[in-house]
Amino acid sequence: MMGPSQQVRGEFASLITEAVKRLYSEAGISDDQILLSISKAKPGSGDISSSISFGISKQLKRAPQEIAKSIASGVKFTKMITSMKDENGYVNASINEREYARLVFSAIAERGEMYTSNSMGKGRKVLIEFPAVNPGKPWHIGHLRNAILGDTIANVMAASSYNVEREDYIDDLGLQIAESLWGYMNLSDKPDKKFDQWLGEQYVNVNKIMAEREIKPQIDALAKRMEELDTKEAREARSLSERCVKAQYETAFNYGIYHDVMIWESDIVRAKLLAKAMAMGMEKGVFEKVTAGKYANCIVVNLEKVKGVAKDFENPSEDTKVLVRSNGTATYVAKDIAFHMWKFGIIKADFHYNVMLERQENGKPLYTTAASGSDAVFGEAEVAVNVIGSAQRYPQLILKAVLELIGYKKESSNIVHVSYGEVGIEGGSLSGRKGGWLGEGKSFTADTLLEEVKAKALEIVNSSEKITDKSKSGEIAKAVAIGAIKFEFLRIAPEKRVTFSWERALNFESSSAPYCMYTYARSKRILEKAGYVAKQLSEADYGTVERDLDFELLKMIGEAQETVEKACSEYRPNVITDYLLNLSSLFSRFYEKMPVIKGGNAKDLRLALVSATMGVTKQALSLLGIDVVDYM
RNA sequence: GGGCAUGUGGCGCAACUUGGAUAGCGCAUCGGGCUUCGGACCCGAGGGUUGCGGGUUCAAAUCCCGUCAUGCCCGCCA
Repeated sequence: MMGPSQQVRGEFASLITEAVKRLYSEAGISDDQILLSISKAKPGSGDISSSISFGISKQLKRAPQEIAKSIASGVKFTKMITSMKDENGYVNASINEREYARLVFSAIAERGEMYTSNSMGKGRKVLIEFPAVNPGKPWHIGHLRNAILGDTIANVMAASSYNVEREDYIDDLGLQIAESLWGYMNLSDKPDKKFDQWLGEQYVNVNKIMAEREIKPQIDALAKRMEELDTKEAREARSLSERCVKAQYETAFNYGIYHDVMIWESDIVRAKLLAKAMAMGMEKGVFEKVTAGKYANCIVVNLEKVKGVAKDFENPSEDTKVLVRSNGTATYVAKDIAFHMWKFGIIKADFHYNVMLERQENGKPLYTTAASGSDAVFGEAEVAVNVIGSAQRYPQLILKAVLELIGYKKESSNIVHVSYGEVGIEGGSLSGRKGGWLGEGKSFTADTLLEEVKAKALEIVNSSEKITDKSKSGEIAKAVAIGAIKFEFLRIAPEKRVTFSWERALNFESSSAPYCMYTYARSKRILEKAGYVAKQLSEADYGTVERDLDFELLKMIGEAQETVEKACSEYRPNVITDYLLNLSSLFSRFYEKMPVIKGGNAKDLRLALVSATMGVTKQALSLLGIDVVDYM
C-alpha cells in the first residue's frame, strides 16, 4: 500500500521510463536511476520533476536540454499527469488537482486512523531497547533524550507494521549500585524525597567520600556479594534498585513513555545466559581461555579475526578483548553478547516474569523479570534496535562482529545501533558521579524539566481567552509541556549533540510542538463552527481545488505516509518533526488566505482539507508521543 | 597514535544516505497586518566564499583526498 505521493511518483516514473526506453535505450538507464531522478519540481515549474536527461546526456554525449525536450514531447499523458515540458534539461510535469484530490481523499476515507501508516515491516518482530538507565539515580535530560527517541522509533516502527516489543534493560549489578548500596548501609540520611532523586544525590556523596577515604575495597566486596544472588546484600541491592526503578518509571509515565518488559541484569545471571553463550563461543572456537601471560585465566576473543569488519578494528591499541575476567566475572561486552543471543532466540533463558503494573495508561501491562514468577515469551525477535549513546559505538561493533564470527551473520546484521549524540549543558556535563545533573538552582532532571515547562505552559494557558473551562487548564498545560519537550529533542537529528538551554526549552513559538498543536485546535474550531460531518466529496467538489494553497496543502497531506516510511527506515524522527512544521506552516498560510466556511463552492473541499490536516497532524504527533488538545 | 561524529547568516536547526534548478526554516533585528473561520498566527526586508585547501563532474553543502577545530571512543568500567 503506497501513499498518494508515492503512487503519483510511480506513475510519473513509468511514463518517463517508457519514453527513455523507447528513445534512449542505448543509454542503459535503469528503473532505479529513473526513480531516483525524480523530485518535487522547483516552484513555478510544475509539480514533479526528473533530472534523468543529465544521466542520459552523460552516456550519449548529447545535450541534456535536447534529451529533455524529446522525452517531454514523446510522452502519452494520463489523467493524473496532464502535461510535461522541458526546462533547462529537466522534465517537469503537472499533476491534475482534481485527480490528486480524489486519490488523497479516498485514501483518507479508506484508511482513516491508519492513513499515515505503512506496511514496510511486514509483521516482523523487533525488540527495541531504551533507555537502560542505571537504577541508582533519576532520569536526567540525557536519559530523557534516549527515552523519547526510543519511544518515538518504537511508535514509528509499529506504524510501519513491525511487531514491536519495548524492552528496558536494568543493570542492577554494576559497581554504581554497589556504591549506592554502600551509602544506603553506611550513611545516616534517610529517603526524604522521590527515591531516585534521593539515591542519586547519595551516590554523588558516596563518590565524594570515595575520594577521601579508602572505601573502595568494601564496595568491591559488596559488588561481589551482589553477584552471588542469594546473599543478603543481593536482596538489599535488588530492593534498592526496584524502589529506584519504580520512581524512575513515575517519571516515564508522566511523560507518557511505556514499556512491555524490563530485563534485569541479575535475572540474566540467574538464568545462566552468560554460561550458555560462553560455552557456544568456546565450542565454535571463537572464544578462548588464556592460560598464561597478561590475560591468564581470562576468556577472551581475538579481534584480529574481525579486522576488516570496520575501520575501528584496524589499529586497535589491543587485539584481545576480555569477556570473562580472571576472577570469573563477566565484562559488559560478554553480557551484551549473551543478551543478544537471547534477544534473537539463539539461546533460551528460563526467565521468570512478574507483572510490575497490571495496566499502564497505554492499556498494556508492564512485565519484569524476577527470581520467581510465571513463564512468558519475550524476545525471539528478528530485529534488535538498541538506542544507545554514540559513545558506545565501539562495544556495539564488537557485539556485532562477535555474533557474526560465531555464525549468526543475519542476526548480526539485524542489530541496529541507533546512536545519538550526548546532551550537554552550557559549560558542563551531566556526570552522574560528580553530580553535574544536580545543576545550580534548577536541576537537570526530567522531573524538574517537566515541572518548569508545565509551569510556563500553565501561565500561557491561564491567560488564554479560548479556554473557557478553566478546570481543564492543568491537563492542557501538561499536554503542551510534554509536547514541547519531546519535540525539542526530536527535531534535532539523533547524531547531533545537543546543548540544553532553559531559554529554548521554555519557548513555544514557531519551531515547536505547540505550533503544530495550535494548528490542530484551530482546525477543530473551524470544523465545529461549520458543523462539519465527514462525507464523500462530489466531482464538483474535487473540481474546486485551486492551484497554490489548496493544492500545496493537498500535496503535503499526500506525503504523510512516505514521511513515516522515511523516518522508519532511517531511524530519524526529525523527518517527522520537519514534516509537521512544514505542514503547520503551510496550513497557517492557507488559513490566512483561503476562506473555508465562506469558501462558497469550495467550502466542502476546504472543510475536507482542514479535516485532513487535522487528522494527519494528530496522527503524526501521536507517533512522537504527543497528544493534541482541543483548546489551548 | 588510530577510529567515529559534528562544523551551514549573530544564535538554533534542515537539506548530505540517493550530486541537480535561486542552500530552506525558526529565533533575534527592522518594517507591516486583527469590526472578516483562534495573533501560541501571518506578510515583507536585511543577513550565507556551507570550517579551510585541493580533486572528480555538464553540475558539489552533498562524492574523493588532505587539513583545522570541537566532542566522544580505543579498559580484566558499564
